[in-house]
Amino acid sequence: MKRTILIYGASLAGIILLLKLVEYQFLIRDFSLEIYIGVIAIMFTGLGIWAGPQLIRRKVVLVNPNFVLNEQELERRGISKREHEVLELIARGHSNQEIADKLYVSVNTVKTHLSNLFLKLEAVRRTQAIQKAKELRLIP
Amino acid sequence: MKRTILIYGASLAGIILLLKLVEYQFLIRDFSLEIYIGVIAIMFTGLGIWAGPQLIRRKVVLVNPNFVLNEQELERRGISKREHEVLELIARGHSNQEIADKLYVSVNTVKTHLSNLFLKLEAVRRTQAIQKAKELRLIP
DNA sequence: GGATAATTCATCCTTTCGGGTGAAGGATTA
DNA sequence: TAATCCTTCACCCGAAAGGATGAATTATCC
Repeated sequence: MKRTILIYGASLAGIILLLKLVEYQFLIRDFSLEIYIGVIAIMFTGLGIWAGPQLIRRKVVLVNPNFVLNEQELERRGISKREHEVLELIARGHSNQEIADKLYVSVNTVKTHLSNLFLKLEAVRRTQAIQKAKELRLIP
Repeated sequence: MKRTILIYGASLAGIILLLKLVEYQFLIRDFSLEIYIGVIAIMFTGLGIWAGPQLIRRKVVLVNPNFVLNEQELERRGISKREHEVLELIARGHSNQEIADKLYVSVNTVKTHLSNLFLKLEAVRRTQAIQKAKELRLIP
């Protein structure tokens, strides 16, 4: 961030200095002001293209903003709201006990939901269920 | 893509036209050429910042549809090749036994690799390790 | 050639998961 | 009201996963 701003500032100063040096010598006289403007425009467009992502980024892709829930698939497989909830939590790496605590239900309940999920997702392990659910866009 | 180029071109033309119109009236005379240049620089920097991602994004998504391995992070955490291999397989939903069969080693070996992975990834469960590894871009 | 790291395997033990089954209470709908 | 689905919970059992160590065999690097 800081480095980007510094580089941008330095480039800006450098370019302006450079242009100043040749300003009256060549461009204005030999060519026209339009070309002078054009050069500046192109240079700063490039600088903007370079600096933009540097400044805007930083938002690491932790959450996929492009995720769209595949509701058709949810219905097709008859996955209930609660089951879907549990599915998301196992995908985040929680244990059954943690999920139970988080949802204020007993571990047995979580296990029941999971058993049903495994059937509906044709999985035999939670990791498999997660993998499949991601493929089917049921979870991010 | 096309739209971006069109918008960029139109903006460029518009700005140049605008500047041309007031060129000799005010800026050059009343102020100085430096301010004129500064305005152009800022405008085209902004244009570049806007146009850059538009032009680059699709390319990135196409050329680099999914995944770039974060090798720095791998090294930083001292994750070995074999461990990385095991990591990928658990992420695909395989059991320890399946991984052992696939890699032609014993289950104990797989478990050892996993134990080391959990340490290196600061995880206590395989699902947690998967989740973390995905965040760190160690696996797709 | 010796130090270091990686890979392999084992044993013992605990915890977690998953399968199977049954069942109760609530909401919805035919 | 009966039928159905969802949610909740329980118990038992076996399988899988995970923790803690120790150790042997290769690779690799200096």
